[in-house]
Amino acid sequence: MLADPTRATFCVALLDGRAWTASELARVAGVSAPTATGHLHRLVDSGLCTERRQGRHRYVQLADPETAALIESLAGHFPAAAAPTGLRASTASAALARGRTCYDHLAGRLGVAVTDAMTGRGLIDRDAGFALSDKGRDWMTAELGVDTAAWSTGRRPAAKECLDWTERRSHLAGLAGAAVCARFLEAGWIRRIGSTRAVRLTGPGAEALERLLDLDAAALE
Amino acid sequence: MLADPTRATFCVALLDGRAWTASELARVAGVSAPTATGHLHRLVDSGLCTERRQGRHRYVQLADPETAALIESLAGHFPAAAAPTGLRASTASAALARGRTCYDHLAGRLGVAVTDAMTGRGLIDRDAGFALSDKGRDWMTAELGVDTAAWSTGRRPAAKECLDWTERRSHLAGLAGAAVCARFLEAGWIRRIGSTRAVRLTGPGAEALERLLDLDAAALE
DNA sequence: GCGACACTTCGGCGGTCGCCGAACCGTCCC
DNA sequence: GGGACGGTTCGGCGACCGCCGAAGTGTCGC
Repeated sequence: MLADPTRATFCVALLDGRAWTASELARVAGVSAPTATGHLHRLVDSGLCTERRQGRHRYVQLADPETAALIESLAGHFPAAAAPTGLRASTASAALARGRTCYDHLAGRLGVAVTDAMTGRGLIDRDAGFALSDKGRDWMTAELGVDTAAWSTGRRPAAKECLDWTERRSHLAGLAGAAVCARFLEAGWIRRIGSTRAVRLTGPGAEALERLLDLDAAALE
Repeated sequence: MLADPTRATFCVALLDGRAWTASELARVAGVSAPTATGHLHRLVDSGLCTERRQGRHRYVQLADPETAALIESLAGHFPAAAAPTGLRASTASAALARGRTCYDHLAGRLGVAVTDAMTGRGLIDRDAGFALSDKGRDWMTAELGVDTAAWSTGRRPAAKECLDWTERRSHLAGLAGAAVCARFLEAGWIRRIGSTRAVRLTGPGAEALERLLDLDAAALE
């Protein structure tokens, strides 16, 4: 199911967590519309994706964060699939390596750096697994204004480990990861590059990282 | 790569963590020896498996626990692949559902029950992720005689979440999961059924579960 | 040395599946 | 209404790939 190059391309594109139309996906994968239609049917039937009809458009997105995590971990195991060729592609992939969204949280050098800084300050506890500490929970509330009390419901974990396929190291996922990413976007600390999943750190964003996590943004290049 | 039915069968068989010979794998997958050879070459080349030549035998096993976790989570996302047909197959799958090893730790109803019991007693902290608590670390040392101090080295986490594809819930993996499974096998609390990955709880094992975790073995059927 | 055995390589067969062009159906906008 | 456009269905082409049989290589045991 995910072995087909076209479907794999679709899934990687969908990793940004947004809903794509059928023709957008057809274009990035370089296939015709009929081909894309067939693949999307299979992805939806298999439960990997959900669709939403709206007018003459068909919006498709990944079914849930678990599916996104599965695809990221697959990408981590098969780095060959992500090897780009040509100048245009390699600058795009460099941007992705610097910072990007992974479904609904931060990844790339940026995501790993934030995770490391949070670990260093005792916000994430890695000694015996991968958990948000009490201190981390307080930090989320105080510094980011996140209502962590609402997290008790539902079965999605507060903190989750996600293997970064460019850095080959772990970054923060789960509710906390999603909250950090949402807050960063909302505050204008990061901004999407074009309509891709690559993100760029803004000036205020660099200041915020320095202030909140004592993180030197220059080290992120 | 993992989409091929034959290779998928190989991988599921290899999930027990042991090394299999080429002909054993060919037999369980129902293919000829030449076919198996070709598939094994590709699995080894892709880094999913490692091989060890020994005399005229070729022993193959999964490369590492991360790979095993990846395959288990794939199995969790595509339950159709595990649907058995026929009496023989369905009794075998019932045994697997009761209890089995998942690479090097416990899975199935047994694995989930142990994990739940450990969570209930505060040995595993699930509030903010999935981590072994200090209390859990002490318990491993006192009750199982595990030297948790040696865990600080290496990058494999002490506790890790692993999605159980029969129970559709999480069970304990990572160093702690491996230690529990090893200790249970060593003490004769569980025993392998034939040469499969299914395990059976023994009489002393039921007593131990009752004593250590206040877990009623009868509830596991 | 000589069989038995585990595994490998080669060649060729066959089915599956991804792909597209052409034609069709619905929605949007003028 | 009519054109433009997104999406869909159908049919057929072509390539890829998994599969096996036959023959070959190395190892083990008598």
